[in-house]
Amino acid sequence: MTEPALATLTRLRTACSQCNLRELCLPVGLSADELQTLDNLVSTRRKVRRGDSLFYGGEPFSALYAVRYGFFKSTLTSGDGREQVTGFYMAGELLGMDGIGGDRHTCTLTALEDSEVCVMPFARVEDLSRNFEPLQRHFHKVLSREIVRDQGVMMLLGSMRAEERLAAFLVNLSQRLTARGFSASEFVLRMTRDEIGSYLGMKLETVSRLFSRFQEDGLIEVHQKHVRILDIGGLKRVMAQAQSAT
Amino acid sequence: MTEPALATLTRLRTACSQCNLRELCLPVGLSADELQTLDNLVSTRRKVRRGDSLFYGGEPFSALYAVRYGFFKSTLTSGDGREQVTGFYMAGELLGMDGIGGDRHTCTLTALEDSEVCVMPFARVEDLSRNFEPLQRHFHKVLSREIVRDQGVMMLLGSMRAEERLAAFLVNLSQRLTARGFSASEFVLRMTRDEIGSYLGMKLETVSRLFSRFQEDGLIEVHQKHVRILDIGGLKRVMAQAQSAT
DNA sequence: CCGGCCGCTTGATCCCGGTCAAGCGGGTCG
DNA sequence: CGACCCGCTTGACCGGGATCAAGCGGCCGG
Repeated sequence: MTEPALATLTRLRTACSQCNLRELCLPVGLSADELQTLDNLVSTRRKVRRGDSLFYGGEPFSALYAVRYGFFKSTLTSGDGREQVTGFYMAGELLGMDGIGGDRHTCTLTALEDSEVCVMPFARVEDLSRNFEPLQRHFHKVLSREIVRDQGVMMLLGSMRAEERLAAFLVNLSQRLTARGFSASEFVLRMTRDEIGSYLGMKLETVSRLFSRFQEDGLIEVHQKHVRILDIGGLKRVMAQAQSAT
Repeated sequence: MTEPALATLTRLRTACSQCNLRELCLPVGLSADELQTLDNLVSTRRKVRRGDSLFYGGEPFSALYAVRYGFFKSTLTSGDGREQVTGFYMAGELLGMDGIGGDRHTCTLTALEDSEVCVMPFARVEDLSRNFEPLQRHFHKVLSREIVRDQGVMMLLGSMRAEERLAAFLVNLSQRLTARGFSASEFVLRMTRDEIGSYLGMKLETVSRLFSRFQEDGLIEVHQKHVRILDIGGLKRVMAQAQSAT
């Protein structure tokens, strides 16, 4: 009530309780008054231009980030310089959890379009978690889901053929966009063929060829980065059809 | 002081402060008196016979498990029945973190030799974490390291050739065994060629052929499940040598 | 508004690792 | 202790996806 107008404004601007992503993000499942507790979880927001990185592998870890809008890829660079895309992140998803274990980030997070994140100092996350059980529980769930997501990718890479992997990728993308209120069937890919290929363990030429094949088969329509899904059921069938490769 | 002798006995038997794995397991880095706080973290111990499962994918989640001795594999089964090995676990490592996010386990944990685990009811883990900051911090680190480990496997599967993957697997195994006081250069594989192949995204015949090739090249000696590493530096070179496949 | 560059597509060829097949040997259970 | 089964090895062949190559076209910056 008596705090300076500017401070109020700042807090409002970064308050989870005012954020329209609260149904997707860390505070999911909290009631309106529980949400107030989280209102100083976020210290600031940070804009990241397309092509810039939020943090780099090897940098000291200090905070988690929630995507407010935009699109990110995470990449891992091996000793000999090979780069592997390990994930794509969109609004409401949490970044930086890889850094908790070793006090430095292991991967690099790069914006694929102009983006903004909420900065949550990790000490603050842990403090609030200790004093506020619903946040603790939810934070643990988010960490665990990241593990499960990664295991899903391991299954994809370890036991699926190229066409199954790409189909799974498209289905997954469609589902996540739907959850964010975008069209399930028509979207613009933010990443290049090369990045998709790295993520899915295949070469960019293979990605391109498969897109063309899916188009011939009437499953999708592609023009460069524009994708329209014509037959989601067909894609799901491709995804789980063939008998193992690899 | 006044508790019945039996209770004392039980508590001692499951007390982290008495456990010789405390340097590897959840309590790592805690001082002697901090350790006391954890002495009722473990509710019971549970033996799992070779071939039996600690839990199955789909089962309700209630507890985390720490391996006391033995060896486990975790597997994921896809919709169409394909099975993928997602990890191998040995003494001091934590199992079950995949279950936190969805209140059910997503993978199945199977003992590859007679084993024993400490059962830590998850509600108790969260309770203690809220009241005991060092445990909270360490638990978060363990979760995060599992994410990092999985990302390492993604890199392996997504961007390395078969021989590099197998070399990386052997080096990793050797390192983890060393940390547990076993020989770095001589050990018995607890898993089959098929399980190694599933984990590494290749067929069992390929695993077998590569073992033979490594032997010809003087890197290792293999006889069935017995492996002796002759040239760890050579393996590391194989691991990072070739210029990308996939 | 235009030029250049980067990302995409498509074709031709090659090779790593998958598939199929056969036989061996060691550990386990009766 | 011995037989059987399962896991391992090795060979021959095949095919999916990598590699190499060339050309196109959309988009961005000037």
